[in-house]
Amino acid sequence: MPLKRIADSTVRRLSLYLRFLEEFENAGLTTVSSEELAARGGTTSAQVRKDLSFFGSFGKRGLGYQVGELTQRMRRILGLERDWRVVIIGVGKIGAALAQYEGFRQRGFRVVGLYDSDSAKIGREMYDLYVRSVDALADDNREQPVDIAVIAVPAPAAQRVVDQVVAAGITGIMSFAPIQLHVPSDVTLNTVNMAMELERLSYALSNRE
Amino acid sequence: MPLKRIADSTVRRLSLYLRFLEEFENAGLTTVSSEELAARGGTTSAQVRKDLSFFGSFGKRGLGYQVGELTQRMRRILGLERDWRVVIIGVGKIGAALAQYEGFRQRGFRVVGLYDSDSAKIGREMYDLYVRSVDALADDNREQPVDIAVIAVPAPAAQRVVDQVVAAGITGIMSFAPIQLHVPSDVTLNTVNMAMELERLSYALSNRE
DNA sequence: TTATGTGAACGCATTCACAGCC
DNA sequence: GGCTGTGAATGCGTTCACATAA
Repeated sequence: MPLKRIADSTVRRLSLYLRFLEEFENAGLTTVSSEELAARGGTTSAQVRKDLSFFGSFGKRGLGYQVGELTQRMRRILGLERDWRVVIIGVGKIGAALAQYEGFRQRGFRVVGLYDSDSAKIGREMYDLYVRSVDALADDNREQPVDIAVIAVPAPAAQRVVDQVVAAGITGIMSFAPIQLHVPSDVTLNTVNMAMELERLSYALSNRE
Repeated sequence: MPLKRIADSTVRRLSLYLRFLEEFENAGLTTVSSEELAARGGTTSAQVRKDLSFFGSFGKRGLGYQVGELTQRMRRILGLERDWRVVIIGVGKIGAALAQYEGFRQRGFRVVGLYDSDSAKIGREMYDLYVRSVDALADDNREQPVDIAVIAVPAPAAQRVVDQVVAAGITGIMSFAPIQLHVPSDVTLNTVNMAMELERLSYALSNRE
């Protein structure tokens, strides 16, 4: 849809704007200005307008934006008008927390499968799903294609699991393993590296005056 | 220590380099080149050298870097030579998962307190700690200062809790709440917004050809 | 000869400033 | 008059290319 490639930072902000818009909507507001959106997100009105301008002209000059309409537009842009079929691989502490995470379901990310390689966990029922062997992933995906695999296994196992996910034909991956993963270019990978985030905080705390 | 402000992206990469260096160290290697570090991290050798150059000249021309020495340097730069006293606020699913997270302890982030506002949870023992009321935070911090508060409460409660944390005098915050938080400028805040990361993935998946 | 360290060139995201429209 | 939309200017991180040192 957008003409040129959109910066990562822009997409992140769109996600913020969407949240603010939903709050405005719940508060019953019908109109919002770039200035108001900027104030909430700790950015500038010019930034907001520029971000939106990559996707079209959604506002009215002298007036602002229609909250309902802009909310809808943001949802469409971010690909949130559809449901995403998600499997979680690794049902340890983090995997289990994610499986129950309300934020998933709310945004249309439907957890449709749990996988693990620990035979003690395979077959167990968790949150209305049976934990299955990672080895079953390829067959399962053939029957009912999966959009996103969430990787929540220990670091040493992560690359191996990712290779299995890729081999199974799943092309969207969200990883919580604290390592750098490698995937083919037709697979989209997004990593949340908690260790890195902690160290970033540690750096910031160590270097302020 | 560094002369100019260091870019966020640089600090993130330093964190990656550290992990690779530790792997090289475990593998018994004594020397590493910027080229080798770059290959692992999916970046370029020039990038690696530039990143390091902000902090000093750690290598030998024609030779590369001493693994042991560079590892030590990275640790010092990232502030990982000391221990950090961490409290986790909100012992729901995510908080509980974090409390047990090995990556914390491994890097010197010692969880020294658990807090919640749910009276059903206060007083309960979890992982060798007693869950305490958030209201006790200020007193507790006076007795034994805390470096970092990890916020793992639901979004609607997050800003209120952060205000309490700030009022208690804690100046390092790591938040997992999926909202934009506001803190005074003398408080360092780092947010991991899972909802945003999911939407970023959704965007990427929706817009590939 | 090999690989670092770094000023200079480049490219891209943010900010500015104002024309355009309500 | 008020606020959007957007080229132009700016600032900043990345890449280049080479002088420098082992």
